[in-house]
Amino acid sequence: MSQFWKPGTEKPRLVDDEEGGVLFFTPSPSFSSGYGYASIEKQRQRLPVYKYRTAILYLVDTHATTIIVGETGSGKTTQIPQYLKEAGWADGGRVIVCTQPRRLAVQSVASRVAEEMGVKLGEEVGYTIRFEDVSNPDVTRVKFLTDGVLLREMMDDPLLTKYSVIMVDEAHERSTSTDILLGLLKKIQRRRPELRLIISSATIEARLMSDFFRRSKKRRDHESDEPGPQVEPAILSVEGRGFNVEINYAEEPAPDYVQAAVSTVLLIHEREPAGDILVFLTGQDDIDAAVQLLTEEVRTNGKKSSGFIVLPLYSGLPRADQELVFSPTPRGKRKVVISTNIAETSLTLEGIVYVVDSGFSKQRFYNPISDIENLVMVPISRASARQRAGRAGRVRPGKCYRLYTEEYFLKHMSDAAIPEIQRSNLVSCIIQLKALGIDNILGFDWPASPSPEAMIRALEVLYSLGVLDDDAKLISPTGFQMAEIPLDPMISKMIIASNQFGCSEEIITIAAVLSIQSIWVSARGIQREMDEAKLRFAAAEGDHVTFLNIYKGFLQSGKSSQWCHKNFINYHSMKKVLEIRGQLKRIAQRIGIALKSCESDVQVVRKAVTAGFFANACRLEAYSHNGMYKTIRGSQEVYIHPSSVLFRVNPKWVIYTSLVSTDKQYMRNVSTIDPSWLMEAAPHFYQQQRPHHLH
DNA sequence: GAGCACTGC
Repeated sequence: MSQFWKPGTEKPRLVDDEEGGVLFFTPSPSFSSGYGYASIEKQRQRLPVYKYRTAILYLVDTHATTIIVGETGSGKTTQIPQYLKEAGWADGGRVIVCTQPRRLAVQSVASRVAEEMGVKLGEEVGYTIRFEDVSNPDVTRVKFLTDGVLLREMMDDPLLTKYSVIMVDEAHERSTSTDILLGLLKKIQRRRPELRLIISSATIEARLMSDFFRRSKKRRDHESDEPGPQVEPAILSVEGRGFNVEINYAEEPAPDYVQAAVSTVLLIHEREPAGDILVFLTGQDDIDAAVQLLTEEVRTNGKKSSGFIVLPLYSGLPRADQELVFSPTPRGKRKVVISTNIAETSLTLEGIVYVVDSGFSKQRFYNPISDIENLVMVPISRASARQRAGRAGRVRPGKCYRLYTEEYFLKHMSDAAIPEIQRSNLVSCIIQLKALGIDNILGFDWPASPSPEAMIRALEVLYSLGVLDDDAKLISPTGFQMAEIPLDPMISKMIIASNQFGCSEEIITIAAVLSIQSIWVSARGIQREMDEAKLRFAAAEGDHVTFLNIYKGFLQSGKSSQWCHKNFINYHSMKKVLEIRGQLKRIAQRIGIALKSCESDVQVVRKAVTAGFFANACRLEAYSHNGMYKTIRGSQEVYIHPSSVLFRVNPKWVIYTSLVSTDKQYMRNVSTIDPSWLMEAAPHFYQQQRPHHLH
């Protein structure tokens, strides 16, 4: 069991043995009880960032861009916007804005700042996330947003003129919207010398950020005569408030990391003092397997391992099950949380003292040549490994057990993960840039440039959707309408087309359902019951019309959660469908789409779906006995997914709206079509085809 | 008869 390492026999190593490690500051005891009894002002002064207050204000005043390297618990996110406010950056009706990658962070940071400033949330301090605007343009002076919302705001105000200082927090996470935002902010900066940027990043990305904002396409001496702040970015490091984390490496690579993780948990439980354990694995399968192994251990090994509670954690888990991990650990027990990457950044668990790191995670990769997205298990980066280890040092000194060797960590892991934008389909991102007037996509100054293949593929798709002209310029008004809709352009095209077909009400419902994960409850082992439930709504025309039946049933039940439960439908998903549908309805009206229902004429619904997804039309192979289809344009081999209502029905002509790529390419969400609709919907796309292919 | 890392507008 202990063949991988021997905790206690190895000399402890601290996280800071590596260049740019995460956690190496021990706070004085008075810090650790959170906000305690001290006055708010005293608490603010105790935060590590406080002693840099003057330095930060000076740098922001004199530099166009300031990069803040702030470790966990430095207080940068809540304090810097307040310092800026106190220094007068919000005077004269100007606004200080701070972006976050996640909605929950926006809400919690905004409410903390409002509390510290002693104001009502939504007045002087406010926030905006999708579906929720808690701000007042007349009085809000400090505002928190998701970076996606700020990008959307640029469609109305391309230079973001309201804002005096823009702080981009957690920039090192390199989400697609953060990267696009950084590229655009750099452009805005040239037009607005009075604007100040603060980029908050972990150590690993600070140099990259600085280089990005330094390098200029214009000649530097041209700018040096101009008055204003220094163009050269400033970098300031602020220490955090984590505790020491001792790192233990495996002595040799583990052949089976699930088994190794389980053994390690048992070893910690046996030898180490109280404290909860967090295990990082890759996905639901791994996690369920580990939970089962540990549960069996408790059953067979009785007393020795009885003192722990094993809990899985991943985003697909029902909400109530997820919340179990936040319940306090009973006295004398040890909580073992087996998690995906969700616990790396999105959720913070208190009370974790031991971390077990498998060294792997799942990442999505997009192949622009085949136009297929794949979920792949890959080794994590060193930055990620440090972040995971840091989760053990939040309440007191902790330990991290890495299920890989130190040599592997040092020599084979990359510094940082590949930015999302280099692993993604770019169609949505490029139409957004085009709408903002960025026409030279290949020449856009990205923090990390996507591959030319991916950019060209995205341009081809937009061209085929009829929104780009021969000069690759956005066609007005369709292109701009499409960019207004916050969905994949193929779905947006379907919505715009529904206007002519008189079925916008139905299509907007379908669009809302397609943009959530799944409307069915996620559970294994109840497949039969679920299939039966599905049959109650199944339409011969396919999954899209089935969605309409479900939505109708949900409305007729009075939006009842019991009705959902009875029919194996996820109530939270349906509520989300209602929210998205509401937003899409407002946007549709704004861009001139009449809300109209086709009542029971479902043929026009499928025609509208075809108008957006014509590229995904497939025909059943004539001599296929296993349900093999081929896409008409690319002759790619695809199959109907077993969860589709058309599974085993195998109609001759179908169209799909999403593809999952596992051992085969499975079409998910499939409708039957008449091939003549394809020529109607996209003559330019199918005119090269020989006519007999469409019979 | 199969399978879903994680965000976000």
